[in-house]
Order: sequence, then structure tokens, then C-alpha cells
Amino acid sequence: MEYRPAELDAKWQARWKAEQPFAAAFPSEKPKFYVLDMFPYPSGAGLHVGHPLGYIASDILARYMRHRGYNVLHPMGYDAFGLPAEQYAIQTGQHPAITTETNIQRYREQLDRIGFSFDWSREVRTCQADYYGWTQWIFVQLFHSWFNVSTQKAEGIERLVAHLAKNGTKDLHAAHHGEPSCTAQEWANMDSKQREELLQHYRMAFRSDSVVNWCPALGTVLANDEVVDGRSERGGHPVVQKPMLQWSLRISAYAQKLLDGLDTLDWSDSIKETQRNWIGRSQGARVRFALPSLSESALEVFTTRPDTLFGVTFMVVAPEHPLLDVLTSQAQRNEVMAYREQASRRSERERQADTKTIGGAFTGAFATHPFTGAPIPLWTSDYVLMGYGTGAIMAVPAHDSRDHAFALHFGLPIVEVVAGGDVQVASHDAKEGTLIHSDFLNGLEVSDAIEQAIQSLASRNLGERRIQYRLRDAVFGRQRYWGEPIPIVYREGVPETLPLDQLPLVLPTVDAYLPTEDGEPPLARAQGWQSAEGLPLETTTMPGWAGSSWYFLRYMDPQNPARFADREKMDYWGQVDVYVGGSEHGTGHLLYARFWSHFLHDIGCIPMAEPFKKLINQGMIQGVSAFVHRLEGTQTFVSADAVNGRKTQKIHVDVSLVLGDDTLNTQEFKDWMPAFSDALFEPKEGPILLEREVEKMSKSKHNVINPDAICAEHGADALRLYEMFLGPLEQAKPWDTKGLSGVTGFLRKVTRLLSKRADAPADKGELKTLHKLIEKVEKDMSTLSFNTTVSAMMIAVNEWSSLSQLSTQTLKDFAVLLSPLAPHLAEEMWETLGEMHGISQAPFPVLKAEYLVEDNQQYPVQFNGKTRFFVHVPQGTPPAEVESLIRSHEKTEGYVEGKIIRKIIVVPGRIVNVVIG
RNA sequence: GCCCAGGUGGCGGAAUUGGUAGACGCGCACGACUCAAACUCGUGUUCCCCUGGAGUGCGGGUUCGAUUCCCGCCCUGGGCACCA
Repeated sequence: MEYRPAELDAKWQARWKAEQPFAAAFPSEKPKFYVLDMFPYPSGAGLHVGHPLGYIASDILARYMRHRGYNVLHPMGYDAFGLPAEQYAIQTGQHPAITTETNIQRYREQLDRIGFSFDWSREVRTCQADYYGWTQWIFVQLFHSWFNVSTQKAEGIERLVAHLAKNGTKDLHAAHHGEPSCTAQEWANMDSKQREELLQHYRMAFRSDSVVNWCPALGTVLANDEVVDGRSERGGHPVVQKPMLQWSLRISAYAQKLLDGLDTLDWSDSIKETQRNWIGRSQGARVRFALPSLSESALEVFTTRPDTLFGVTFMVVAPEHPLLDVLTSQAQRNEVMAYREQASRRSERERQADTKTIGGAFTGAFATHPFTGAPIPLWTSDYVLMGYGTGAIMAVPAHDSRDHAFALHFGLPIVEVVAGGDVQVASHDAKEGTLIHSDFLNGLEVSDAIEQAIQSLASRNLGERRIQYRLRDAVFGRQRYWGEPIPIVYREGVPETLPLDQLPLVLPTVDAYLPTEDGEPPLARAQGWQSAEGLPLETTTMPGWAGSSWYFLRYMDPQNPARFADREKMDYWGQVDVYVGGSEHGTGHLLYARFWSHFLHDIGCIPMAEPFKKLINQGMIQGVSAFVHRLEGTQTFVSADAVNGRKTQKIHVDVSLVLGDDTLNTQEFKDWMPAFSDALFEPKEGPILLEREVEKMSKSKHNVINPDAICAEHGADALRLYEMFLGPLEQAKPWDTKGLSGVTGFLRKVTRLLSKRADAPADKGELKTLHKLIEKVEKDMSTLSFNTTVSAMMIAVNEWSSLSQLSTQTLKDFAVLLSPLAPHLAEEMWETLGEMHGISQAPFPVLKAEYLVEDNQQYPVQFNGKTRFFVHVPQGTPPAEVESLIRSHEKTEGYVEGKIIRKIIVVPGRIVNVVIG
């Protein structure tokens, strides 16, 4: 048999398409295994070799688990709503659905070419109404829920309403924003509009006037993670801060549960840490400082260091703080207002870029220290943020570096309260030490002092223990067309959800994909954009992450018209066992999907709170860019070794124009772009040496390698093996097409093994090789270390290649071992060896330890830790015997050289070390 | 600035409850086949001042023995960033 990958790929891909051997069964007696890839956004550029890396790994695992007897769910779909298709629609007028469909076709062709074992009968697309109707359904559930802090669960809003009717907001422990409050009497007297206004402060999906990232060029609001350096992530347009009435989801209610849930997950430490940082839990206290000038009010602050209360020498409120206006004294008014004006003009970007400049103003007001009663001067400065804590802080310059810098700048006193360090020079931020100058806290360690301070505050009603989170509620409305319509209607301006029987609320046709003249979102252009009742519909759409927050559930029951997924099916499939995707989704998608799962679990819709048990973040495959030097201001291109210090520009050259020895194909370069058609070269007759550099793989860097091209030339199995062989899955690594010859050589060798087939029983060495390999493959599959699996297979094949014959059984067993990685060749071998049915469900060969036992044991013999020679002894020789063998060994004397043997260490089965000196 | 991950030949990388550093592959060199080239096969390939010595980012330490453990630094990648 000769190795002809193109024929094998076509033959077996057609067979799989016809026979559907990868369809997941339900119901099934088998144990389940759910392997999921992060589904792609189908971009117009198609896939490059970096994209399938994770898909190949998950496919190997899926195929392996089928051999191990599992019922495997391994689906694929498309995250199909998104900005690029909409941008294209704005430019060309082509409906985004058409663009998206075209791109999906292209993706599908590319994916099919690689031979994945996806169950395509379960494909989902987030942009299809039979899918997004359920996204809308979940939104409706969010709208009708609130978060009960006492039970730590989301509950139906009617329970909250009942509480309000009975007690008002008294004794209500509910996640909320703002300062909602009413009595039962007041609630009773409210009309429906007033009630809804109050309820909005509690709903899991709610509208609030929040400051958003408004991008005028795109006519839309962007999420924080879509804004990079004050510009839109896509397109790089300027972004400004603007208050706007926005739909949001109350993810902040789940901060603690999202934090606690991490402990149950098998994710990398780095991604868990990223999520912990994002949630940003701080433990401390709320402290109220009385404001004598406003007899009823107090200034509330949050601090993680209530132990340092006696070191407070001033306080700072954010320039946007609501009390700033009333607090400021007449004498200071001009200065404070000038500072506030100046601070408001600084954009978020400037404030971030410049954290060194210290600015602020004294308000002329004083607060009263809760313990000493001393007057504390009140300042304002933009280093205090309105969006975190209470927007006000107690400043302890001795033990906080920012407060310290502020105190130095404005000449404010610095009082040391935790011993150690010279606090006049630099703040002493350490969280351990002994309290001094602190009245009843003197002599206590920091941690004890924190406890004492909190208890004392609480007993005098001056404050209480408090946990603060950085995590903000997620803005959910987008001023865009190509997204899920939000199923809300307005009755006299009061939002209510569309009746469930009117879902899906289908995206309407519009005459243009732009905002209206008066700045309304594109949906406002739709004719008759109103409910059956004639009520106006919401015009914003959901963000990109809505559809991706629950798609893993729909795969379990993709066509169900009655519910998003059948409960029995969800009970069977349960958590995603292994989820593979890029770490760039660490704080976005992975946090939102966890939030939705926790919520759906709380309201009894799904069996598990955490959706993804084990997470693997595949690393990037980088491109190796090529650059040619061009003499500045000329069209002369110089070989990299002939620049000689002259001024040149480095220009990206498409990697297809690079010849084997890193020189430029000058003729094709001239044809590549019109601008280079009259290029001159130095030296004239070449070669023109290029510079190479590892960068991110992208079209603009002209270093993209297309998987189709690799498959066409070397076959899908070679691509699959090589991507895995490149290195550990999680690690970033550069692509080097030259290395492919290693794995194609391996596949050819495998094919040649078939000619050694003999019907004689397997020989001992042959079996030892086989079982060593089984052991290694099993071990690697549990850690997804497929790079070493490929090496191990190469070693086994090299060993077998030196034998004169191989048993049919060994060849069959090897075909199954190979099948997850190189399924096309494995199927062909399987068939050649006489099997009638496909290999995909063939049982995995059973490891037999007896074949691994060695007769002899080799000991490396070290002298003072340096290996000098080896001795061979029968397996299980007692250490004492090994030692005496070494003592009398002919080579020993030469290394001892007149010194004394102090000790001989024999590690059984491992090593011998002779200590001399 | 803080947090996380990592640093091993010319290159991708292998080996960590401490036990032969450099598996496997690329590249390179030489040889066989060939009129020749490609393919294929075989041999060699960490470095050096080569009977020996050095060596896993750098400097220390623990140990009979350290890529692996400890302390201090440097560098690269990623995340967060006036978060009280």
C-alpha cells in the first residue's frame, strides 16, 4: 500500500458524511462524555492554521473517548451575530444574514477538510430565530427574577413583590443598585409605573442610567472589553463617556458565587486568577464619618484597613460625589468647582495614562472622626473613583502609598499607626505589624486590630463589616442591528416583557443598518416595530455574548421547539467535561456563561451551576513574518546582509514569496503588488536575503498559513499530527511548514508497516513496543499532552520498522491507537486489515502490564554525581549485590584514583552513585 | 506597580513525589540509491581549549545527586491597574 493522503481524505470524509458515525445517541446506556470547542465567529477571512489547533485537540479526545466506550457529545456551531457582518452591511447594504451564511459555508468547507468528528446534526447558529428565541426567553426569566441575598439565589419577582406589599423595603435582603426604599403603605399607594421604577432596582435584567462607552463613529455602545486605549477594539474609533438609559444584567449579585465556584473547577490557575481579579473581592468595613455642617448626614467610606482608623488625617471624595456641592464652603467654592471642572474634562484615557499627576482641592469642610471626635479635613481628588465603594475614602497617608503621595503634595500630616518603616519618607503598606498611637488598638497585630475596630464600630453604630466587589453589572443593550432583539414592550413608557408565546421576536427588515437621524438604533427604522397589541418594542439589541452564554445547553437538544433543552437530556449530558478555547475569553465569555448557568440553575432550569468542568486554553500558533529591506525613499530592495548601516524600511512580504533559504522570490514579488512592479534589487542578481520575525498570525502581516493548502499538499492527518507535535497545547509556538516533513515521513512509515503483516503470533518485542505505547497514549490523553503522544508513536513505528514481520493483531491495535490523531489513515488500515465496520467505535486495546516487564536492569554508575559507565544486572538484584558488583568492577578503580570510597548509594531500579573523596 | 505563566542545542520541544539532560522531529553534515536531482534509506549532530572540562536565564543555598526544592535577581509573554 502506498500512502496517498488526498485519496484517503476524500474517501473517508465522504464515508463519514454518509454514515454519520459521530452522532451522539440519546438515550444511551453508555456513560457520557461532553467535549466542547468554543464556537467561532465566522469571519470573512476564513481559518488559518492557528484556529483549528484547539479543534484538533478536542477531536482527538472525542475520538479517543469513543474508543473507550463513551457516548460522546462533540458538537460545533457558530457565534453568528457580530459587528463585522454589520459593518459590511453598512458599507454595501448586503443583509448581514447573507454575509454570515457565506462565511459559514466557507468555515464548514475548511473544517470538513480536516476530518473532524463533529456531530453536525446538532449545529447551532446564534443568529437563527429558533435559537435566539430561547436567548430571549432567558432574558425574560432574568427580567422576572431578583437575587435574594439571604438565600443566595435568584428567585421569582413575585416573592419580592409580596415582601414589598407586606413590609416595604424593610428587612429586604436583595441585590440592588441605587438607594431604593419604600414602606408597605407607600407601595400600596404606588401606581404601576412607580412600582416598576422601584422594581427596576432589583430585577436581574433592568434599565439604569449608566455611564457607557459611546462610540459616535459606530453609533453604538461598547463593553469595557471592547474598548482598548479609549478606542473601539474593532476599527479603532474614538470612544467617549456618556450617561444613557441602558439595559443591564445584575451579574454583581453573583460575585461571591462566581468566586466560590472557581474552587470546584479544573481550570488553569492563571485563568482562575484572572477571574478572581476581575471579580475583585475586598474585605473590610463601611465607616460613617459624621458631617457637622450637615447635621443629618454622614460621609460613608469603605476601607479594607479599619485598623488604621487612628492614622486618618484627611478624607477624599470623588469629584463626582453627590455631597461635594453641599459640603464645599463658600471660601473654597471657586477652587473646588475649578478642580471639578478640570477633572471632568480629563477623559478616562488621560486619567489612566497619567496616574502620576497629583491634583485636588480642599473643600473647606470637616468630618468628625468616629473614635476621637477630631475634625478631619475633607478634600476632593480624582484618584478616588465614584464607581467603586462609596466614592469617598478615609486617607491614611502613613500606610497607603496614594494617600501618602497626596499628603506630601499638599503638606498634610502623616501619623504612623502600624510600627515599622519611616512613614515620613514612604508609606508602610504592609498588612502585618503592631498597632501604635491607636488608643484601644495599641499593641494588637493588624489582623486582630481589624477585628477589634470593626466590632467597636458596629457596637457604636458607626459602621459595619463589609465585603466589596469590583465586578460591575453588565451593560446589555447595543445600538446595533445584527443582534438578538430584546423582547420588551413599553406600555406608557413602562417596560414589560413580551408574552412568551410571541417569542421569538424576529429581527425585522430595515432600509439601512445605521442609526436613525435622531440617533435611535437601527431597529427604530423598521416598519411597525411594535407588539401584537400595538405597543412599541425595545429598539436596542443584545450584545455578542448573549447567544454564547448558553449555547452549550442547546447542543443537548438543538431542535426542541418547546423548551431550550429537555430536562432529561440535560440531566444526562450535564456539565461540559472538557472545554477547549482561547484564554482571551477568560473574563468575557467564560464569566458571562458561568453567570447565566448559575442563574438558570437557581431558577431550576438546569441541573448544574457550573457549566465547564475542565477548561483547556490552547496557545496561539504564531506566524513567522518575512521582511525585505527597502532603501529609504527608493524602490531598491536590499538583501538583509547588504544593508551596511544604510537607512531602510522593513516591509512585510507575503510568506508564500519566501524561498527555502530565507531569500526572496524576486519575480513573484514584482507581480505580488502593483506598487512593487518596478522594484530594483541589490545585489542585482540576488539573492535577496529576508529578515524573519515571529509575530501573531494575521492577514495584515502577510504571514498566514491556510489549513486547506496544507491538507491539499500533505493531507489532513499530517496537519492534525503536526499541529499537535509542535508543542504543548497551551503554549504559544511559531508555525514552520518545513517541519511537516517529519510527520509525513511518519505516516509513510506507518503505511509501510502493513507490508510486514504476517499471520504468525506476535513476537515479544513487538508486543512490548505496543504495550509501552498503549501506556503512554492513555497517560497523555488524560493530560492532553498530544505532542508526546506523537513522539511515542514515532518511536514505536521506528522500532517496528526494524522487525521483519508484524502480526495482524498488533497492526489492528496500532490502527486504533492512531485513529484519534490520524483518523483517515487509521480507517484505511482498519479496512485493509479486514474489518468491515468503521474504526470509530472499535474498542481501545487493553494494556497488559506483563509485556512491559524487563528481564535486565541497567544501572547508570555515577561518581560524585557524574555518570561514567553502565552495569547490567538481572531484574530485582538486591542493592547489596549491585554495590559489591560496582566495588569489584574493573572500571571503578580508574575513577577512584587513590581516593577513598566514602559511600555507595544504590537507588533500586534507578541509579548508583559512588561518593569518593 | 500588582497578579499569573514561562526561560533547556542552530530551531520546535522531551525529561520534574530530586536519580543517565537534550527523547521525538526539523535543520545541517557525510554516505548509499540515481547519469543527475528529488524522494527514500543509513550514520553523525549541546558546546569547548576534547585522555578532559563546562552546561537547562543569572547569583547563592539544601543534597551523595538539582532542569526539578529553597532564597535573591534578570528577561519574555499574558492579565489587572489610582479598587480604598
